[in-house]
Amino acid sequence: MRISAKTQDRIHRLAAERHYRPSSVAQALRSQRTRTVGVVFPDVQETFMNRVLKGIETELHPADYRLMISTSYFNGETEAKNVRNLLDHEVDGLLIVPYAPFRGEAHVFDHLAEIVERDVPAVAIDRYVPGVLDAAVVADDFTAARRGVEALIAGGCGSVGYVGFDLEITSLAERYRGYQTALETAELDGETILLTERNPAAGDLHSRLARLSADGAMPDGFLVSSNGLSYRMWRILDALGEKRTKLAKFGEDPHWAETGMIQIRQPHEELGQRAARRICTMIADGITTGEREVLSAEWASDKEDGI
Amino acid sequence: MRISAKTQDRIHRLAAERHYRPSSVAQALRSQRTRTVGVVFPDVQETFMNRVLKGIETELHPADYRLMISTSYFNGETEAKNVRNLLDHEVDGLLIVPYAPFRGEAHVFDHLAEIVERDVPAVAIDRYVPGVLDAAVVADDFTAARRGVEALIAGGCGSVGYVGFDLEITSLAERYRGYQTALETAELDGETILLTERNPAAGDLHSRLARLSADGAMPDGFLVSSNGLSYRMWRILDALGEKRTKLAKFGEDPHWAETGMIQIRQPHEELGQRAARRICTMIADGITTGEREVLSAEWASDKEDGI
DNA sequence: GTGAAAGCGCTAACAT
DNA sequence: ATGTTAGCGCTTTCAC
Repeated sequence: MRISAKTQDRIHRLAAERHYRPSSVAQALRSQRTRTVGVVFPDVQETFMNRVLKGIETELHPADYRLMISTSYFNGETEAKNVRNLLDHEVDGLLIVPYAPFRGEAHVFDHLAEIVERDVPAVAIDRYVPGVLDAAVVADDFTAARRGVEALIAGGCGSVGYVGFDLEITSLAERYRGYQTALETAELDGETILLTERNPAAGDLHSRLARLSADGAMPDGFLVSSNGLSYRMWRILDALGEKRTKLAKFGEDPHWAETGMIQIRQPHEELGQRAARRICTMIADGITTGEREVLSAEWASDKEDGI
Repeated sequence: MRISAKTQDRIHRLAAERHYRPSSVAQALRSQRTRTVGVVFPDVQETFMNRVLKGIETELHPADYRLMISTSYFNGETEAKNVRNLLDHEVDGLLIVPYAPFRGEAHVFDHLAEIVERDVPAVAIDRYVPGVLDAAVVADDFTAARRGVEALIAGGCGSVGYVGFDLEITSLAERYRGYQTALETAELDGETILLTERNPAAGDLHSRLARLSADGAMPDGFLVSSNGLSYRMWRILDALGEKRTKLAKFGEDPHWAETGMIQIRQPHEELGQRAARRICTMIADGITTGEREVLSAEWASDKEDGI
């Protein structure tokens, strides 16, 4: 540095006076780096996504990355459009909670393949797409589900059912596997209810439960694979007069509406943070592929009251 | 067009083959337009913000604008940082739900002034900052509050209290004004409880209500200025054994946890849409200032059961 | 150690 | 009607 302190000062003052700001667009063009990370969620509204987002923000803002968020609203085409849009915006990296189709539903992930093709670093969150998006940060859904079922059993359940959406999604598969393992280990009977639609009105949850109730075959407890679904279960069981059926669910009640279900908490915020950290190093190192990273979940054993 | 169809076709095919994509960064540098709109929220988690966001998305995506979202988490400094960050990213326009300080709290909005200074089109949503950010799309909080109180009175309340945060925010001021007007018109007594902290644990809501209860001075009903607060009220009244006190609140219960409060619905999604539409025309016309636009709110008169 | 120049990918204005 | 060029604001390289 041979520029006199005086000159430096003068320049700085002038810059400040005229409100000089380096143009990030020009920087981006020159450096081929936009310092922008794209984020794709199925829905920002779900508390789960919210926490993930918070984790991402806390990690990425200090690292001077901007976020470009878009929502697919559980629609494959919208997700594809959003991803392409983000890629066209030349984001440096992509964080994505991939949309999950129902089992057997037509589903393309050309847009995910395109991410890889275009050599854009990407990290999947909460679930992964085998062979396409393996770099991922996920929760230990297997163990969490297993512990949830164990808690139900410890609470006195002699039979435990499973209720979930029939989605082609790795995290749900793991949960179901955890459920089955717990059941086999305890040598108990089960009852699996898989919903083939997201629509709360349609679907046969109510009729299936009604039949179980009528037949006197209602399990003592259920593991419910997602939070929203747990409230449907809760209401239906209440309506059927099955007040003794216990529920364990993935997700948490708001403090002002405790249902008494066993709650399996997952490290949502940490999921976001870890994914964000990964994407940073991937961008820095020019790496576009990576391993799966599994974070362990918590399960609340202090609230085993059933519904 | 004198280019032969054959040539056009060849060029297009070649472009597709080599995966040619026009660089939006270069386009931005050249055209001085990033086709990006910045969005600043206090918190994405609140259903209110979520709906607004959805409205913004449905309007802005088809118009080929990208969104750059950031969250201030009810922190003035974070908001300022986010806004500056967005401005530095050369967003074409800014949509902002301004952070609201508690009355008397030190508060700067240099960053909002800076938006105006830098001639960036901006629209405030749900509330406005008089003299600084007047271009805004807000709900008719005055009438909504008034109707809410009227519904309580129609439900048999001979006295109606008001509970809200003591925030310096135009929408809350309007709600309080609506409450007062309804009260004066009906020539009824009231009781105002203004909370000076966001923290649920602290604050004197519980003690104030307990005193009213002990003195036998509990109003027959309350207008609660925000959704989160309504659940605190609900729980406290329940704990105090004040089961007959009716509540009207801004916000909605989730379908699986109906509390029976009178719910004042606001046109959140439309708020977002209108603001998005405004920002589009402002960008197109190079306009950076505008009027306030007031959308009327709905109030649910079909659920007047009290708590 | 400092200053000049080239060029990132595009588009608008300009010659042909 | 088509082809060429300058330049958006920055950074990196290369002379000095």
